[in-house]
Amino acid sequence: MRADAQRNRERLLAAARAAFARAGVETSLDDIARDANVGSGTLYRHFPTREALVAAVLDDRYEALAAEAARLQAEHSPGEALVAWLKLFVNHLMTYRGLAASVATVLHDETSPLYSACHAMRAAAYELVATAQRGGAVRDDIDASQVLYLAAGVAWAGEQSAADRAGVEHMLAVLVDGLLCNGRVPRPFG
Amino acid sequence: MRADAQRNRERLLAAARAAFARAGVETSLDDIARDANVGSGTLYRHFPTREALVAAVLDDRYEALAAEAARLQAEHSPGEALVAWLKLFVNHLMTYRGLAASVATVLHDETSPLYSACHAMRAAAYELVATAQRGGAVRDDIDASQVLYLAAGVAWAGEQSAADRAGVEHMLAVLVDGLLCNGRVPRPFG
DNA sequence: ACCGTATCCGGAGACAGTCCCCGCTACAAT
DNA sequence: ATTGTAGCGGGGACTGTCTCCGGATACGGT
Repeated sequence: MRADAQRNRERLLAAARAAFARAGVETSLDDIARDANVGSGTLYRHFPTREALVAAVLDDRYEALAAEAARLQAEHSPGEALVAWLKLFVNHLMTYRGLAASVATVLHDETSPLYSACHAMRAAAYELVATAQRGGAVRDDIDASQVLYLAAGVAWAGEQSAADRAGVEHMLAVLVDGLLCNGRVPRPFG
Repeated sequence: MRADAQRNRERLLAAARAAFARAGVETSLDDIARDANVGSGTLYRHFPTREALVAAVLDDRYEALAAEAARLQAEHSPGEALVAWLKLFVNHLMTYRGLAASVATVLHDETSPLYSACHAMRAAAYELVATAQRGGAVRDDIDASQVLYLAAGVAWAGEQSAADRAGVEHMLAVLVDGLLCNGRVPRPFG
């Protein structure tokens, strides 16, 4: 990669990081290009879609989440591991405003280039859920992907209600309480 | 109101209903105006914002939800009433794609003209939650407004994952399980 | 040090959406 | 029929996305 291309890429990432932190992931991309002192064409060449830029900014977070899943699974009981990981996941979704929606889209859109980028994380999460279900810690009448969507929904709800980190974790606690069996049989719903 | 104004208003509502059902509440407003054989200026005069149009289309649903809350409260136990109402609420949010986000915004934006439109519903829902909490059916470490946001989050998650009605109700069942005490003390979260 | 070329840059502009503005139309009251 | 005016409509300003291509530039070979 040519040196100027590398430099531009980094300036774009820095500008994007600042803009996302200030105004969420829906900020104007042209603004980001301007902030980076770069033409908008350059931005779109490096990052063809907004999703691609978001992914590049978050970069290693997805593998980190996958790694954390493995670590938690090794060091804790199935239930505790899942709960701890969901907390990490939801906190990640709170990094920037609008990120929950962004991630939720990517989770199922197989045509998205990010679909594979977060594949490892998704697989790790499914494994966490499956293990917890086999161990009887988590109700088994729910799909692993639904658990991820529900967690994203909690992050989204926190965003909408302008809740802080503690508020969102508290909402997550409610969801988690619905997921865990805790020695009771999940309440049927009619 | 002049006869042509009334006619235009109804044509706009019909076009909006069709467009929302087809493509969600984020459809182009100019398209709706075109479908109604009306200038876009006319649309914006009748409905200054997209939210206003959405509200007009949904019209009586909010009072209906408030009324249902009262009826359920009178005829069922506090816990059952809340659960049944949440199901109605979430189903309402599934009427059109994007509606959950729209409603979540209005729930807290006091400057929105719809804030008061759904005030009765909000008040009824809060009452439902408060009663269930006083009766010990629902954990009391959570705010009534958070319950609404969480329910909206479930509807949103269903939308994102392209779940059908049954799938969303199932997700709601998990949340409800976390909300209800069912003779156990809610699990602390650390 | 120089040069040729593959690579990359930048911004103009097409396109889509929102929303305002203002001259004109047609309704309804007399 | 006339007239005052509520209401219409669509042109256009503005914002944002994304593409295209002429021109600039850095790199590798000499």
